Amino acid sequence: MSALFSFAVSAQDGAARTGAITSPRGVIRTPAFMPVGTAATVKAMFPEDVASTGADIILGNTYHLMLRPGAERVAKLGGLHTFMHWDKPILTDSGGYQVMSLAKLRRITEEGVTFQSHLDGATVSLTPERAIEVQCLLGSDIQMVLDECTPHPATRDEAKASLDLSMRWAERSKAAFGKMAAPGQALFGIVQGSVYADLREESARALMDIGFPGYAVGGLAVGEGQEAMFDMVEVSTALLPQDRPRYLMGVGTPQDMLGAIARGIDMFDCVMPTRSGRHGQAFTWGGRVNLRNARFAEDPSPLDPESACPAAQYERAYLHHLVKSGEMLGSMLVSYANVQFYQELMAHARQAIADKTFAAFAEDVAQRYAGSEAD
RNA sequence: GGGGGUGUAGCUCAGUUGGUUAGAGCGCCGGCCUGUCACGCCGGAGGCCGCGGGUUCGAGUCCCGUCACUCCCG
Repeated sequence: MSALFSFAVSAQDGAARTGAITSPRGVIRTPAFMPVGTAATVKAMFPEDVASTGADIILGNTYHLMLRPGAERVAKLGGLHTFMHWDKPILTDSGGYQVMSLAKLRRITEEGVTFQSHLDGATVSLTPERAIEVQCLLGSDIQMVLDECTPHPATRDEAKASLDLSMRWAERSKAAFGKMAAPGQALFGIVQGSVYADLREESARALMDIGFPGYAVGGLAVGEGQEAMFDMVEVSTALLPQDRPRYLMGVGTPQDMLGAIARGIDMFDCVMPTRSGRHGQAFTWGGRVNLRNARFAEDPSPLDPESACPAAQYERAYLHHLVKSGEMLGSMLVSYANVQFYQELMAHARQAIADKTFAAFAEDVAQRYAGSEAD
């Protein structure tokens, strides 16, 4: 790790750790939740509101931004941070998730992936080298190697072949990064291996041989179930170096994240708070609240009195009305409240780890989220 | 007063030459959403087919009457 990019653990409680990643654009407190801003926007939120929730870093997406507005154009306009009015760190996904989610629109070879653009059908090529080039053009602080997010279910043979390809791409990604990256930027490797513990270990070792300043665990929360996911996280973090941040990609629910933190994960990203927010489902300190439900039609109580978020102080009846009416403000307010809840959850987790009370905290949240929903 | 049109789900409407348990969109009720093809997806409830007669093996479909709404002419 360069001096400009570093990670330090300040306290540990069991396998759970809290600490900070230091990068030129700012400090990232861990465990960290990174709101997803795929298309240069955390959907339905003002950048300043995203910052006010306590988010230290957000995500962007190589594939989507490469297609529109185009990496070269973003670079010409000053880079992604300037473009989207976010001056703190940005992590960019490589497009590896789209290899899975847009499976019908792509062809995969040793060289890379060829997508048929979901926007206009144009043929676009994404190789490990191009993925790094795009991320450098965007000015991403933490970049991800191009990988294949292995779909679930996968046979052992399929998982093995997929993993091998991802490891070869990881090596090429690092080589390209070495030529193009700016000082202080970092590149993370991604552990694959589906639900096979030995493949996860093999993948982690392969990545450690290549050497990265941070390691992600990918290809999870794709249908394998929480128990299998936790098992895979555990075998991965057991091997990954203690002094490097570990990032569980695409996860998750509050319970998923706390369970992963307990197994040594430091970073998360997930569309859940924003997507569910747009669809009227709120995450609160009292549990999940589906604001579309009729029982909130005349409920004058605030969405979440325990939250410090301005949006969480709005009456449930009003939010119910906005959501049912399809009003944009409904999406905006619930997304805001959700992202804030996720940040508060991380803040509490960090404190609990420092206090060595993490297990009790996780149990408390689990109970709040145990039933179906909050009253 | 005369002539025409329309009455089918909460709303707006489809319903072939009469033929299985009458459909759609929206609305309503509920569920889902995990490195965002996503202000999305899935499911459910809900109809004396205006009313009364008739023809027919069988009527939302045909006939008669009647009521309501609506248009045109006096």
